[in-house]
Amino acid sequence: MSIRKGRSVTISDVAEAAGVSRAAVSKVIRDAYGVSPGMRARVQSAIEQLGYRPSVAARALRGSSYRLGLEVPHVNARFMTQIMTGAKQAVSGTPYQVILAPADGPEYSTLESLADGLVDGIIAVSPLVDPAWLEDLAGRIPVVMLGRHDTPSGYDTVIGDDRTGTRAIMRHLFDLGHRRIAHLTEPEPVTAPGTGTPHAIRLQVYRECMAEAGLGDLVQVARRHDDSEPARQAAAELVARHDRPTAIVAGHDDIALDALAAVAAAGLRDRVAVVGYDNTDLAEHPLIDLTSVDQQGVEMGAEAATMLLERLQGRIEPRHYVATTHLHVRGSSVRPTSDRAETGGRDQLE
Amino acid sequence: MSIRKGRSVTISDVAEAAGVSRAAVSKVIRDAYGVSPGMRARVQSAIEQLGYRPSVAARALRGSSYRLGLEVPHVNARFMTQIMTGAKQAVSGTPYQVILAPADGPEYSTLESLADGLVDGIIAVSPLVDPAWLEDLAGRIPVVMLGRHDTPSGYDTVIGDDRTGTRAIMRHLFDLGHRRIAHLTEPEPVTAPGTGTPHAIRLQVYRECMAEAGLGDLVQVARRHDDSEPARQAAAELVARHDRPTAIVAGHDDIALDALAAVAAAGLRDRVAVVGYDNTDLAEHPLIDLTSVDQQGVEMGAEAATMLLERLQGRIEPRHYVATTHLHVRGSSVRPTSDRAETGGRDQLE
DNA sequence: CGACCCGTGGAGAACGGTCTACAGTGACGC
DNA sequence: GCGTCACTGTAGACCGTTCTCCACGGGTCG
Repeated sequence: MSIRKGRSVTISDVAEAAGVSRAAVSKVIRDAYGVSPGMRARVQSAIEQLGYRPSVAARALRGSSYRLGLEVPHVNARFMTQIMTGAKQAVSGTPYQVILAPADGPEYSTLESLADGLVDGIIAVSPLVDPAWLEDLAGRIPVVMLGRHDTPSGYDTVIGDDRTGTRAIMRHLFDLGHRRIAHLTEPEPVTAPGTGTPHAIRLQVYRECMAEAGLGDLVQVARRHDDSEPARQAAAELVARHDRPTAIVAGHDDIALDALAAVAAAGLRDRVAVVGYDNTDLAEHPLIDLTSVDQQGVEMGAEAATMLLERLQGRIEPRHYVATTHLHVRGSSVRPTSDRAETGGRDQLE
Repeated sequence: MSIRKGRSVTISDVAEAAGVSRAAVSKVIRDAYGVSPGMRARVQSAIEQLGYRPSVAARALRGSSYRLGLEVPHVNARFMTQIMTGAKQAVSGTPYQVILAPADGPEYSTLESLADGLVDGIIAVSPLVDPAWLEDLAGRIPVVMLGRHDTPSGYDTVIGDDRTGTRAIMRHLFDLGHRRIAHLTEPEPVTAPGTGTPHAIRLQVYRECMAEAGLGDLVQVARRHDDSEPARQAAAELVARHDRPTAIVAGHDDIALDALAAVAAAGLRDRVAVVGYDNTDLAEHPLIDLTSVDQQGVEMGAEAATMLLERLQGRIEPRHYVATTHLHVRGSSVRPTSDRAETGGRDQLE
């Protein structure tokens, strides 16, 4: 039923076909007040017949595009899959849709390009952008930020309980008998104290727990060298040290995968424990079998989208949601080898 | 430098501030002909000062949004990461940006909602949508399809060389001595003969190779039960059979991961070979160590985006790009166990 | 000195919707 | 018979750009 090729059918075409005004058609498609059943039927059938679809651009210009934007730092961050899944769930049944904009570089420009009228609201995972800048952005368009531990006034936040999650990991490792526990995390900027990023908190809590256990001098922090490189190299250096840790707490599952790779490559799979964060789908794979903290990524995504929808309905006062965490213990939680004299075989105690 | 909160700064604001007309400002930002250096400078400084950013919606309504849409069937398909990476590379340096729209359900509506004026062009991975419908879509907006082996006239295609890739896998397995080789793939609709999907081709070539090797009666095809469920269950059933295959050719790496999981869960890691397709980043992980066919996903994404840009420049005649394949042999390519006498009732012939 | 041209800037009509204000109509009550 | 009212439908401005003319001014040339 398509009309002249190359030109799409507009609301005027429909109006003409149905013998009514453009405004009338608009009312019908918006399901607005003041439409008689007769007109509705005629318009609907014209719409059907012409295959009319409202232009998002025109709608956006006038008011809303019915699109929500999800900005994530990297295409391949596995955690974002959970967020996206949750967000899509939350908007299903509403006229809204979620589109994804991976930054893979400068986050400011990605966020701005989203805010430039493409979407009605933004969900973003951008730990490092300036709070003041965000408040400004939030003044122009509703914003929900994921993983920011500040309590801003202009936008909403959704975070996991990083303190509790990290403490659960540390307690678990202590219980297994680990003492020499290293932390493998993101590059410096993302983990600097005071930034309030999840990774900064996890690092800080790691330090706290070590100190509380009287292990302050065993603290070892390793980082991904480069923001775009995997953490495999850093992990390899960690396990090659003479004071090799018996356990590695990774900043998140992707890093944990790299740690596992390095550990496995060194033949230390059953001598060095690895723990991740996010409980991504791969963690439960039998070959990976990674202990990890579930911070309800899907719920976080759903909650973020819901908050955004509320803001689009007119809510002004900020909300801050904290997801609960749950530690999933799996095979990567090996016990520490009790001494160094054993020959390279299977030798953890138990 | 932000102006009155809540209202964003428009081209008129800039024009007023610079003491020129809106048209003049438009010329400056589009770098169009007919601007004196003096005016350019004044306008630029006004833009700077006001923090002006052109509205995408208004631009889109008028002509182009400078956004390209990438539609993928599932959020979590690991192959799409490669595509996205390539596409982003290709548009970097141009004024275009790539946004992602995961379908996770009805592809028609996802595609249409992209076509509704949000983007200037579409790259899509939608093996099953009707060719005629696509031609129609392509009449309204430039389209590049990934993984469609048809040769349409209205849109471009980018595919991998599925025949060669699959033959390489089969030869590799035959060379290792495998005879009882099963194929684990997507649900029926995606692999039905004649659909021309990559998975249909891979299945067909699998059958051909088996037949050519005189092993037609050992053909075993297993499928994911449900479109949204992982293939783990199907894989588990496959390895539980009394005529268990010695090698599993998976439709792609995600399925191969499930196959590996089932094989590992059954304690058959070194007795059943698994081969994937796409050579996703996980394949080279030491704990996964999956033999897989690299079909240059990044190049495919880059090529698709480049084609789209060409179309936006005015190209009409269709292009069809075929990416080369390369088999990466890794540890999952175990040899078949040579006898049935081993403990635990392994009893496949030969 | 008038015709012409080129370089520069502006006026105003699109683009495709939404939304406010208002007009027409028939029913109803007094 | 007339004012009121609820209900439908329309006219037209508006959103923020782009783009096609057109006007203006000054230099060149015949």
